[in-house]
Amino acid sequence: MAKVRLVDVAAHAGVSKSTVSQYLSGRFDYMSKETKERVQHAIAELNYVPNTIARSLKTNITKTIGIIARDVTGFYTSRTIRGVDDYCKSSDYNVLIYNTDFDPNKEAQALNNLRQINVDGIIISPSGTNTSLINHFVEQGLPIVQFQLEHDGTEKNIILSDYKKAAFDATEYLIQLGHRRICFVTQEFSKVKSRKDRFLGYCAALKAHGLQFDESLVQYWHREEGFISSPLALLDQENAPTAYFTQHLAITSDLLKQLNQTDLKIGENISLIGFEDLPMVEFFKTPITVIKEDPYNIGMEAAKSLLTLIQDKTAPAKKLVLPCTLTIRESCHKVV
Amino acid sequence: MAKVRLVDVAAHAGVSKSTVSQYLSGRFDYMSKETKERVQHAIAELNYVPNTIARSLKTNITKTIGIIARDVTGFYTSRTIRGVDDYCKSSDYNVLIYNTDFDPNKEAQALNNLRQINVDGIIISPSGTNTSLINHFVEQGLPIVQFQLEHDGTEKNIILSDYKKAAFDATEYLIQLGHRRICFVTQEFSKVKSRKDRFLGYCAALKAHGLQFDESLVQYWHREEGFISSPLALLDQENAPTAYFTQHLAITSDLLKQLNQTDLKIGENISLIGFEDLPMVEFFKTPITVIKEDPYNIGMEAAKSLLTLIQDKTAPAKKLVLPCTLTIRESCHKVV
DNA sequence: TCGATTTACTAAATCGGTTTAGTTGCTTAA
DNA sequence: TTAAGCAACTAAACCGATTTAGTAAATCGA
Repeated sequence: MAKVRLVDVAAHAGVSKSTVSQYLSGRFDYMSKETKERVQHAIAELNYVPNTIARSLKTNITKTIGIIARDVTGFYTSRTIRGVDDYCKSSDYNVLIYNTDFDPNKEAQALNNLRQINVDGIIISPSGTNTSLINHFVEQGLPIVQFQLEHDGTEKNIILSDYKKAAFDATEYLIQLGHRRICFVTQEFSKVKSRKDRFLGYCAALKAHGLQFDESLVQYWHREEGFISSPLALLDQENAPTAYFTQHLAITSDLLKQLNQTDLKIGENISLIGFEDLPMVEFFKTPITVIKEDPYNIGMEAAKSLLTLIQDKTAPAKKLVLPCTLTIRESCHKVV
Repeated sequence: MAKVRLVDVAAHAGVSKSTVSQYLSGRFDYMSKETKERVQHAIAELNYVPNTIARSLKTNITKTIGIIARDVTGFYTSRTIRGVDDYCKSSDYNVLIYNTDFDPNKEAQALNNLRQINVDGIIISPSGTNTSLINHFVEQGLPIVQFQLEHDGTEKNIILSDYKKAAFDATEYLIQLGHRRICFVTQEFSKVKSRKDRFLGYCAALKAHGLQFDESLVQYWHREEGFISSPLALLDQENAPTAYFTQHLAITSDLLKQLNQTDLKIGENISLIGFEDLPMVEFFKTPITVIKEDPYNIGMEAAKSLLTLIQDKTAPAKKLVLPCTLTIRESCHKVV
């Protein structure tokens, strides 16, 4: 049983290819009711399914977008992807995934591949290393929207959480519990606006409550190397911190492991507050208080922005900043 | 700057389209070294990128596969997808994702869409409701490999874990700890071989250790409705179970919630062993002992099978059963 | 030395649609 | 009466590759 093509439908209905094509794209402007029905029947009888590839060749539209992110396996990433996918499927778009593991080479590869196969647009959580490649594609007319990580650069389509406000809220929450020495545990952030914003929020909250910023309370963590120096070492010093504010799920998790090896009791004699929600946190020894983003919604909005951009490539760049919520659980204690 | 096409390369190199095409597909059989270099240069100078769509139209190969699974967001599914994706990317295939949420309609929709856009193959965790559609596609020559859930039916390409053995091991482990009354908490399994196998493993272990099977110790859970009757109710009866063996992460999680509302201490006066690993389990109040599958590897193997099948459509159906591992943590106590 | 191969290439058909520029036969308005 | 207008189509070019069949020149074997 050979595949049924458009010509077959045309022949069966006794009309030309053009007419069938018009029918398929819903252009009934100058089509008699009778012809319309004949085509309709022919399609049904022959069980005709249009060949998407042939269509794409001519129209240069693939109805496919790509999403480039760290790792599907992650709590945040998987939810973003789900949001993107749900929105896309509802608009008849397909989504291709690319995992980068934060590797700039994989990221560049992903970008190039996606362009080569002519996706209609790309959603990306950018590492910051391929900015010029991204800009290049954008200039060439390939719609791209970014999310999660903002890097210094020109105006662009991007969906973010309100990191500054969130960090402010978390810090203020701790201060109101009586904490005066709050350790800010972060990745190197000088070039990443999204991380810097968190730091600024932290500083702003300190200032708003008349607290002095202390450089030594900023501790660094690195994706491959872990903590540059153990944040727990601070506890042995004078003026030890009473709370840790971790800026990333991986950091929270790493610090939790370390804390679990001490006699400290989280939520009793040491506080911990994290960025990003944790899976299964309800079953934790101590459920962790966190700043929750809404990755699903971020995905949804990213997809929405992208599809809008695809429809109208001249639309102005749009930056969307979504609120976070402070979800209080049991990991922060009162200090007197 | 208009897009560079194959003809442009041909003109620039002073050869025919055919020659450039040959060059691209690495068929140098009858090509002079000089011509080869000229084409090479032309491609480099013009920065030529082949149009994948045009190629697909002619070859009917898209270098794209689809994966249909419950929900990217899930622990198991996301890891399987990652495995599939890693393998596919290493062979230059793209992967499209479809979430079904176990909805047979979404599943059918996904299958039809993927076929319409001419993917080279499909990997699916089947609900069991669209068996005939799947078989229909397979008969038409579309390679499909399944995973995770086996349903009764004909021989097919499928990757599974050794559920029977795994359930046997878990049950035996409990028996060796002194448990005699083990509650088996499961979804309805009469039509799902993968679930039935677990039950058979449970029964086999009981028998091997001379224990009587007790119908009342089989408790049911339903994806939408939760527990049909609370498994905890058994504890008030005579001959109460001393351990629960849950057959699914969602069941484990639901039961954990219930147990957390009682005075029972898991791992001290009640035991719990689950199927599927849990994220962040190391931070649990009581880390749960589980049967671990290897979803990443299952994805890898599924992709491997699929690509093999794509290469040679006449290859015989292959069923692969991978071992599970019993990962002992702290949720099972000794009974005396 | 001459027909048969082999080498190195190319012309043209093809994949299955979309789209532009017509064509044809009727109505209308002046 | 006739040019203009319109409804209802269609012919043919086009999208950008792959692939088959074929050609011309060089090489080979006897």
